[in-house]
Amino acid sequence: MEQILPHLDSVFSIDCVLFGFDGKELKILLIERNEEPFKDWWALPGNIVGPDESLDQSASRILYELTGLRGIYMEQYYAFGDPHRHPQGRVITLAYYALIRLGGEKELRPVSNYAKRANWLPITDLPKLAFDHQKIYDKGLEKIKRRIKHQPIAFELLPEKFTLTQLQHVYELVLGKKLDKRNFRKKIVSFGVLKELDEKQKGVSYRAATLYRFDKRKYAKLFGKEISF
Amino acid sequence: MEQILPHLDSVFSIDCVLFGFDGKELKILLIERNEEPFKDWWALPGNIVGPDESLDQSASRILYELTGLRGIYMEQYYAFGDPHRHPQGRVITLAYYALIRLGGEKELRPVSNYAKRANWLPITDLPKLAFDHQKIYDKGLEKIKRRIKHQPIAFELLPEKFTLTQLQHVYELVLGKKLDKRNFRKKIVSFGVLKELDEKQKGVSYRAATLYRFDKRKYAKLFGKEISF
DNA sequence: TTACTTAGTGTAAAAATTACACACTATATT
DNA sequence: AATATAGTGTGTAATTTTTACACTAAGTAA
Repeated sequence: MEQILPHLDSVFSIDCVLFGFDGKELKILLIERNEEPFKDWWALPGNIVGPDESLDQSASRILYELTGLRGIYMEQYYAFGDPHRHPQGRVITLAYYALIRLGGEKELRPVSNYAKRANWLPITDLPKLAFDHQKIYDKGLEKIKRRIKHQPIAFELLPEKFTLTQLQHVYELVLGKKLDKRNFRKKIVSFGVLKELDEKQKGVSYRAATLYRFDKRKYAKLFGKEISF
Repeated sequence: MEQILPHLDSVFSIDCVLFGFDGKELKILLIERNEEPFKDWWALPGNIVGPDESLDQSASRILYELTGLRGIYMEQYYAFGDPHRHPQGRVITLAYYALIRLGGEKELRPVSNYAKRANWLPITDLPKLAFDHQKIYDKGLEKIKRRIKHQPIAFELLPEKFTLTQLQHVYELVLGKKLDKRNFRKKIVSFGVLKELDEKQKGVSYRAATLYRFDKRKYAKLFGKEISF
């Protein structure tokens, strides 16, 4: 393709805020940088958008390269473009978030050499972040707080089968407040997007809870209508 | 500033969906292109982000250059980056919307030579748009529909002093449905962000309605709480 | 068998939403 | 002066939604 458009020395990248839930805490994926600037600092994983990929494709590729994960619900939420956000030149970055269930089983795939390591860190105790990544993270958290109230994204943080208590726990962590158990159940069930299974929770040393599954078909019908917490 | 980052032949632009309200209809500002590609087509006004301006600054500049307007509520809402969205090269564009009161008094400032003319066209009867601008517009409309339910942005479309009927009219146009007059008034007044004035509407050939003003102070207090239609 | 821990359930009060119709006021017309 | 016209402005009852609140049931571990 011939390039006849005006030219700017700008770079366009994508940064990902990957929220993970391990059953107890909300965490985000950070990498420890191996290169200047901000060598040895923690940063959001991100990369440059390739010339022939769409933004969503690029975000998926980046997520895959960083975690080995595919098929994750991801959405762009804000573009950051302060001319001085990167000390070495103009970098406009588009932020995506993803919600991920953290299972003990999955190891993080080794990340390219610009990172020393990658780690899931609890959001309650984050280190100082490189560049303007704190701002990007803050806006991301704000975004999912807003979104979890209106769209069924909480399920992405949970295993396929989950208990209502686990689901409530996710809502409480994201929204940052306690919810009433009975009212929560009443409401979430009334949306009609949960399918009650014949199975029970296993391996707990107390009464086992009923397992549920998110019913995508029912949700598709509901789509457009707003839910609200 | 030294440029030592990797380089991509990509262009980063901003396109604006300017919604205007003239008291009767919702309109958007379109320009008729004077250059290939899509010569003679209608398109959203947009421009390339300058090297030393932030994204918001750039959007404000572009809005100003196209309309002469300043101090307008604008917000970015989505980045469009399909690799083939522009036939001549990779152009990633960030979409902004603005809400503008159209008064008979203001003429559109002449637009740079890439446009033959600019015009406010009613959204109920839009022509085919250049590039992927239909998609950008669609997403913008969707966005303000969602937002007008939760934030007091409708005021931006109205003159400083307005009647409740005018305000209701804006809501009905944006949401695309009729609202009950009594319930609308009950609700909008209950938010407490309107200030009733001692003035009445003038120049109408029927009973004049009371004028109201949007009270920014009261709104600031309310901020964070969601309102809902 | 007992102690422990979480699951699971109902109801009444309060608040919010909805549906609905007519008299009032200002102007224009005759 | 009387009348037509066009939009303003207002209340209530029924329904739905939200909130606050506490105990019994079930399973496990000792």
